[in-house]
Amino acid sequence: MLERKEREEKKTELPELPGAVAGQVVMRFAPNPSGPLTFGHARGVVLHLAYIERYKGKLLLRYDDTDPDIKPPLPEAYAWQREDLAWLGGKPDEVLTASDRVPIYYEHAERGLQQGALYVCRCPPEVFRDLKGHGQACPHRELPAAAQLAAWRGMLDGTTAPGGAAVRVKTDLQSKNPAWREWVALRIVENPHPRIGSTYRVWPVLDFQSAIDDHLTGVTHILRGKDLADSSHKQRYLYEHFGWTYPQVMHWGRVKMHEFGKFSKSLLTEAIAKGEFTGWDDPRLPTLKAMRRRGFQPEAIKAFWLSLGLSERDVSASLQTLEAENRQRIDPRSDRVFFVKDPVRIALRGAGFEAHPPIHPEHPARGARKLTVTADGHVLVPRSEVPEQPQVLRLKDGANVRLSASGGEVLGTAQDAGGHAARIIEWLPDDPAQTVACEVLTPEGTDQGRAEASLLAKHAGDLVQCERYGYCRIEAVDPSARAARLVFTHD
RNA sequence: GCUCCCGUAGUGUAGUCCGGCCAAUCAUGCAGGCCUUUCAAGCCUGUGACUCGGGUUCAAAUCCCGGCGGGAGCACCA
Repeated sequence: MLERKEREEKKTELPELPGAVAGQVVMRFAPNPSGPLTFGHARGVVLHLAYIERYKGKLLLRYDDTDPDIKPPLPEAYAWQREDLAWLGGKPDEVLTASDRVPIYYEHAERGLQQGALYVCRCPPEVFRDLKGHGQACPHRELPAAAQLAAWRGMLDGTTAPGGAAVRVKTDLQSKNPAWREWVALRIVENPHPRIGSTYRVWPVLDFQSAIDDHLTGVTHILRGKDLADSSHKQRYLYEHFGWTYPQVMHWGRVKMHEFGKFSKSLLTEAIAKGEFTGWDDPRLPTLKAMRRRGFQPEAIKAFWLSLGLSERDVSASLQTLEAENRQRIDPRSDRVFFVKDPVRIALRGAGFEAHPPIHPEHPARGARKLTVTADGHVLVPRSEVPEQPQVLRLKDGANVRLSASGGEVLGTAQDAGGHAARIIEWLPDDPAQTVACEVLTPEGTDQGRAEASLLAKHAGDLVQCERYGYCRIEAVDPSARAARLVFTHD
């Protein structure tokens, strides 16, 4: 009873890390630098940061870039990923790059071959697969150390062709899960590594490299996706061979965002190269670069992932939840502004009027904007709001008008007309002095229109709410051209 | 097919380890109301769930067995 009470008092979103001792936790965030970090990566980052903070632990950033062939790293991505990590508040205590540590992996490979933990397998893949399926050893498995080391040298010096040999880890051939049996530790890859070129022709696979680095850097807890769950089982064999203790591991389940389609890194790289996207920060992409550009706040992303917690359950989440978190955080600092998308010019008969919309309805002290329409003047309204038959509408904060595509008539200022009788629409005076050209990049395309001249006082990076349209981040303002470019955040 | 993991409202999530305080938490969504010269904000109300079947027990979301459903892995990828 008492125990339960204590637990409730210190209740947090995330489960405790098993065996974690404050001040002695070491974790690593280990992406493959094949592109910038994505929203999905952010889950790992956020969870690591939360635990590091809770246990006053140490965080390593480790680039697991040991595949120059199928998932080659992108040289620029190393810096991008650091920036993305920093944006989320991550300050790694140490940064490691696997491709700089190849000699270390070689040493361990040799030690393993020497002690009979590893062996050089020269079976063709199909043959080996068959043997493995039947739980049988390959002919090279029990060869003496001298033969193993000779074969290993053949891999290193170019005698053996790519695919001709691979170093395998001795596991339990009878292991009930075939996936864990006799896995490959190092193989020959002749493609030059995008970062360090052709220095090496033998590369460790992730499970080998990562296992060794985790041990050498004293990692105590590993957090990773469920897709890597088998890695833990495989790597344990290696740890046993070397007499090491395996870190604690926790996994998170698969996440599918309703709104995001299938984005694989390799497909994206290709699509960007072909110009289907403007770049890695194209607002349509689920990269942190793109989200940052759109005005998503790191705190919102953290809150989102923290709310999903660390669970192995597979979930299908909605971006709406993230947007709600973000809205809460950006609304107070988003000054209001009128943006008329796809404007139609309408002549108004009748008296002129002035509007004084507040800069922020919840913060009257910030003041108001001012829009003026002269008698028998013209206004711009969004094409989509223009009724076919004349209809009474309220130009927000301005005046009630009876309006259709052919023209309108001022019925009186909005101040005169109380209640909710008329539908409210956004608008602008048709006056170059009071407006600017404005384009908004959205995930669906680019919206063209005009916006209030008050935008000219803003700067790149500022957030605004285009009333009745949505929140946007200002990307560029050009006072001399009287133009602005925004990126749509969300509504 | 084999192996492993996971099933609480529309979507997430707390509770499950240590059965009773759970006719089940919170958020989001949706609906309604209030406020309001935007609403996407704020305030209020409502909505809606323990995958199924057995078993153990005085008592099961919680423990056991089985079914069903979902996911992942089974690469000389990460």
